[in-house]
Amino acid sequence: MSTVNLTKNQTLVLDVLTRSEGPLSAYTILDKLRDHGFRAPLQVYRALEKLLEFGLVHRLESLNSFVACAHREHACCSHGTVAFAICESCGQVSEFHDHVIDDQLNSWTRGKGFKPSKTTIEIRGLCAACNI
Amino acid sequence: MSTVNLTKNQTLVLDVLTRSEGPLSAYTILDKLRDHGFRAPLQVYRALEKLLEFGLVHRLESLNSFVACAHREHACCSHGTVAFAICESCGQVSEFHDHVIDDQLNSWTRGKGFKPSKTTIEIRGLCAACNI
DNA sequence: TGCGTCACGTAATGTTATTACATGAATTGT
DNA sequence: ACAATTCATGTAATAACATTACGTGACGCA
Repeated sequence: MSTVNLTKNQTLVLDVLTRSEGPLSAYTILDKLRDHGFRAPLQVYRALEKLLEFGLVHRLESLNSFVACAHREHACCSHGTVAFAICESCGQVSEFHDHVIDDQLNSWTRGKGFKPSKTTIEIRGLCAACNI
Repeated sequence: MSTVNLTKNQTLVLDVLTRSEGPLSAYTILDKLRDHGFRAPLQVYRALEKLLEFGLVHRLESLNSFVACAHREHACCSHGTVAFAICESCGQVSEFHDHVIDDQLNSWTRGKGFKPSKTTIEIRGLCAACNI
């Protein structure tokens, strides 16, 4: 379990994401941090860039938005690809890992000589609660 | 094998994507079609929307861009999720299917009562040719 | 002290996507 | 034949997301 020293801006952005129910766009984060002195998108994007690097935050490509990592305590993020199920009705995001999928993707990339750097798996749909 | 009647604009957009080596952004498509009378982004987005619906085109979420479906002749697109390997050096995109991954995702969603509508799988990295 | 690095601030701009409103062509039911 | 509906289209404006360029001050270190 490595702990990183976050800067002031990184801490602020991570706090906002952690407190949030669902994913937030960079501009939404910006708005929430205006009272703390944030004035430009770049301040958010710079913090996000680092937080992504540290694995404390994930980017949801299909939503152009960001979530705090749900599995920090398990250090899950480091041993495989993270997948997301995103409810299009309530916005809730479930984060999970699947080693079979990891293996399968690895075997495809190995077979092709493809060297993966980042893998995105996102399922859009309706969560159990919304799918009544 | 169902064949769809495409409108003029849809045909133009699909042709541009089919002729292209790699994925194109909506605005790049727009530029390539100015000579054919395209003047606004909406003309492209509307055509893309339909082409996506017909399964003739895929959207790459991590790139905000679009590719013609590579497996039309196999009607692959209809029986499972499509995955993409995207080379960050040369831009080449490989499209593939994997039933084990499909099964694994289906079993996760079934277990959670999540009803999937669209699933995105994108691997960013370096293709064999670029990874020397 | 001089140098490199890094977090930060600000402004401007670039890129991607949508909303709102209007028109004409094709289809359908009567 | 006619009204009603649907659908593809065109145009303008704007919203939403992201980056480039430039400058400053703090810090570690040879």
